[in-house]
Amino acid sequence: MADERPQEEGRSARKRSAILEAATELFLCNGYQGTSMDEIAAVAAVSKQTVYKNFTDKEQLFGDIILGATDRVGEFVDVITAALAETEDLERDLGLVARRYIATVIQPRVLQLRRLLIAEAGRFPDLARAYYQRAPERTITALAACFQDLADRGLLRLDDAHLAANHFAWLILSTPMDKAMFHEHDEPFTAAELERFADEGVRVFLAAYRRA
Amino acid sequence: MADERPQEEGRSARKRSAILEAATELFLCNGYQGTSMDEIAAVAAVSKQTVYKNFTDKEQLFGDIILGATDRVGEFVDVITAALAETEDLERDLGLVARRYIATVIQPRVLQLRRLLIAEAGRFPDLARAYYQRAPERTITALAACFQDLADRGLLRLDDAHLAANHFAWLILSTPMDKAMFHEHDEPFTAAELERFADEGVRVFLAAYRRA
Amino acid sequence: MADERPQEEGRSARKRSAILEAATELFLCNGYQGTSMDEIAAVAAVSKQTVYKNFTDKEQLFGDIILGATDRVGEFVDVITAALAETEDLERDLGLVARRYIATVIQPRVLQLRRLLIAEAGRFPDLARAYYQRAPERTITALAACFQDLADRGLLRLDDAHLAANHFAWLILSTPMDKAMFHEHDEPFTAAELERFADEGVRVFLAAYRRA
Amino acid sequence: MADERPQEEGRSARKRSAILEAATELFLCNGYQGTSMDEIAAVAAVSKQTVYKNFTDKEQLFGDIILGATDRVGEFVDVITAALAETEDLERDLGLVARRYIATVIQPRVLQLRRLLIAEAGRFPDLARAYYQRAPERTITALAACFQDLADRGLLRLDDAHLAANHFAWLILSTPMDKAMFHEHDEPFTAAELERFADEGVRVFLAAYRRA
DNA sequence: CATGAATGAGAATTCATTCAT
DNA sequence: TATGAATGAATTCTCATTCAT
Repeated sequence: MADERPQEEGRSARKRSAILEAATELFLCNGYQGTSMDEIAAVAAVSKQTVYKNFTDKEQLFGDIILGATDRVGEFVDVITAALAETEDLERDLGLVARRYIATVIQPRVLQLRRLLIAEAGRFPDLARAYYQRAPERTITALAACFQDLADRGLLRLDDAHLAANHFAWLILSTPMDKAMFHEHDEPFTAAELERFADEGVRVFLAAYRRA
Repeated sequence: MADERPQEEGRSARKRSAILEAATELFLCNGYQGTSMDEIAAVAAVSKQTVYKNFTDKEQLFGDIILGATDRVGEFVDVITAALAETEDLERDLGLVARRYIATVIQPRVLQLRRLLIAEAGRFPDLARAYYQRAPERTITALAACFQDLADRGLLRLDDAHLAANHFAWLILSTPMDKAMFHEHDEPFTAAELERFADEGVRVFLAAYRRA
Repeated sequence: MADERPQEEGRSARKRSAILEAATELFLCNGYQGTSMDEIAAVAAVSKQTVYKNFTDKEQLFGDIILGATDRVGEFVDVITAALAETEDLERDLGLVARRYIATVIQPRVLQLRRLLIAEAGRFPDLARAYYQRAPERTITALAACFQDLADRGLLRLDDAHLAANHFAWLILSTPMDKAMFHEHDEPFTAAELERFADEGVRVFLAAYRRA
Repeated sequence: MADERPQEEGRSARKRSAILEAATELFLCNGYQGTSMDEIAAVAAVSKQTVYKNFTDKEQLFGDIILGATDRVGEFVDVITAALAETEDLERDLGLVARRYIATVIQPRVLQLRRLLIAEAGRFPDLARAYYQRAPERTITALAACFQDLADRGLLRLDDAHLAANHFAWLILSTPMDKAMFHEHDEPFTAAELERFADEGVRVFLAAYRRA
C-alpha cells in the first residue's frame, strides 16, 4: 500500500522531469526547430508516447520549459533588493549588486535562454513577452524601486528611476551580453573582466546619478 | 561574349539579385530553418535549379546574404566620424550622433538581422562572428577612435576609449534594442521616445566622461 | 463465487457495460477508424487493460456492439405485427404502422448505426450482412407476412408479399432516410413532415395494393 | 520547340490524372481514412511530392475527386428528360426511364461513391451536401419537372410533383440500393432482377398517379 | 539552361497492442 | 487486476538536393 517511498517522486514524476531536463538541454542548444520530439524522448530515455502523454505537443512543452525557467528570478531580485535596502556604503553595495547582476546574467543557461527567446520571438510572441516581463523587466523594475528609495534617502539624484535602472543595468551588462549573444561557443569572459565591467559601469552610473 | 548590352545586368545577374532579394526577405522574416529553398525560388520567380546554380546550397546562400547586409556599415561609420571630427559643440554633436545611431539601429531590417544572427549563432558561429565584427564592433571601434581624438583635444577625460565607446553606445541603444529583440511584432518606438533615449544617454555619458 | 451480491452486476460486469456504452457512443459518432481504444478507455473510465481483457481487440468490440444494437428489433416487429394482425380499418392501421416505422427509423441512433455499417461494409462484410438481416430485412420479412395475411383476408391484392413490403417500407422511409444519410448535422425533420411522408406513402401503397 | 504533340496532355497533366485515377480507386475502395497519401502516390506511380504539388493536401484531393465525380450527372438528367418530354406511351417510357435509372445507380462506382459520402458525411458535411445536391437531388428535381409536365398534359394526376418524383425514384431504386449498401462484395443483381424492380415500381407508381 | 519530377529522409503526431509493476 | 510505459509502425506533410527532359 505505502507503495511509494515518500522521499521519491514516483515513476511518473521522475519521467516527467527527465523529459523536462532533456528538452531544456536540447531546446537551449539546438533551438526550437532544431530539436525533435524523437531526440527529446531518446535523451530522456522514455518513449515518445510518454512525452506526448505528459505535454500534449511540442509547443506546450516548449512553453512549459521557458516559463519554468523564470522560477528563480524572484530570488535574485530579493538579493539585490536586500543589498541596497539599507546600504551604508553606496558605492560598495552598488558594486556588489553589479557583480552579482553580471554573474547571474552571464551564465551559459541564461544566455542560451535569452538567445532562444530572441530567436523565437516571431513564432512565440506571447511567450517572448511573458519571459521578458518575468525576467529582465522584473529585475529592472525592482532595481528602479531600490533607486527611488535611495533617491528618497538623498543618496541618488534622479527624475526617472526606471530610466536610471536601465542605465545602471545596461552600463554593466551590455558589453559582455552583446558579445556573448553572437559568440555562443567562444571562451567566456574571465571573472576579472566581468568585475571590470561591473566596476566601470558603477563608476559611470555614480558620476551621473550620485547626489552631490 | 558581347552578347550582353552593357547597360544591363544581364539575365543572369538579374536573376541572381532577385534570388538574393527574395532570400533576404524570407530569412529575415522566417529565420533560417523557417525558410525553404522552394519558397525562395517561388518568391524570386526562378527555378530551383537557378538558385542552386548561383549558390551551391542553402548555407552558402545564407552566408552571402548576411555578409552582404553589412555593406553599408561604412557609410554610417563615416557619418558619425565626420560629425565628431571637428566638433565645436560636443554636447550637441554627441546628441546628433546618438540620434543617428539609435535611428539606424532601430530599423526593422537591422533588428531582424540581429535577431537572425543571434538565433543562428550556434549553427553558424563564423558567420555570427563575422557579422559582429563588421557591424556592431566596427562601429564601436570607430567611435572609440573618435573619443580618443576628443580626449586628445581635451574634450573628454578617459582611460579606455573602447570602454567609453561601449558605454556611450549602450547607454543609448540598450533599452530600445532589448525591448525590440523580444517584441518583434509590437508597435515600434515613437521618434520622441527614441530621442529621449538618445538625450538621456548623452547626459549620463557626459557626466562621467566630460573633462571638467 | 458468492462474492458478488446478487442485486449488483459486479464490478467486472459494470466495467464491461461502461466500456460498451462508451464505445457505442464513440463508434457511432466518430466511426470505426475515428475511434481509438485510448478514447474508449478514457470515456469508460477504465484502464486499457480492462478493455482488452473484456474484448480481445478492437474488431471484436466493434462486432459485439453492432450485433448488440439489434436487440430491440423484435419489439418493433411485434408492435407492427400486432397492429396489422386483426385490423378493422386497414387505411388507419397502415397509417399507424407507417408513422411508427418512420419514427423508429429516423432516430439519431438508428441513423448513425446505419451510416456506420454502410461505411464499414467493405471492411466488415459479415457484420454488415448480419446487421442487415437482423434489422431492416427482418422487419421487411415480418411486414411481408402481415401483408400475406391481409391478402389472405381479402384486404390486399398482391402476388409477391415481399415486394409489396419493400414498396411499403420505402415509399414511407426513403425520402427522409436518404436525406438524413447525407446530412448528419442538419436539422432533423419535423413531426409534421414525417407524418406527411407516412400518409402519402400509405396513399400510394393502397392505390396499388388495395383490393378493389 | 513544338515540343508537345497536341493530342497529348503533357507530362504534368498526365501525372495529375494518374493521381486522380489512383486516388479515386483507393478512396472508393478503402474510404478516406483507409487511404494513405503514400498509397496514392505508389499506385499513381508518382512521387509524394507530385501529389502534394498538385493537390495541397488530402482533404482537397478528396474534395476534387468527389465533386469531379458528379460531372456526368447532367447527361443522365438529359436522357431521362428527353425520354419523357414528348412521350406517346407513358407506361412504356416510364419503364424505359426506370430501367435506365436503376442501371445507372446500381453501377459499382456509383454505389461506392454513395457509400463513401455517407461514411464521411460527418467529417465532410459540406462535401456531402454538395454531392447530394448535384447528384440525387438534381435528378429528382429534373424528374419532378417532367412529372409536372405530364400532369399538365393530363397524363398524370398529382398535387406535389416533387413528392411524386421521390415516390417514383424510390419505388424503383430503394430495394436494390439498400441491399447493395450493406453488401459491397456480394454478387450484384442480375439484369432480370433489376428490370423487375423497374417494372413493378412503375406499376405501383402508375396505379397511384395515372390520370384515370 | 530551366522545368517538373524524383529521391530519401525526417518532422510531428497517433494508434493498437503488450509489458511490467 | 489495473496502471503507466513501451513498442513499433503508420500517417500527413515538408525539405534539401538532384535528375531528366
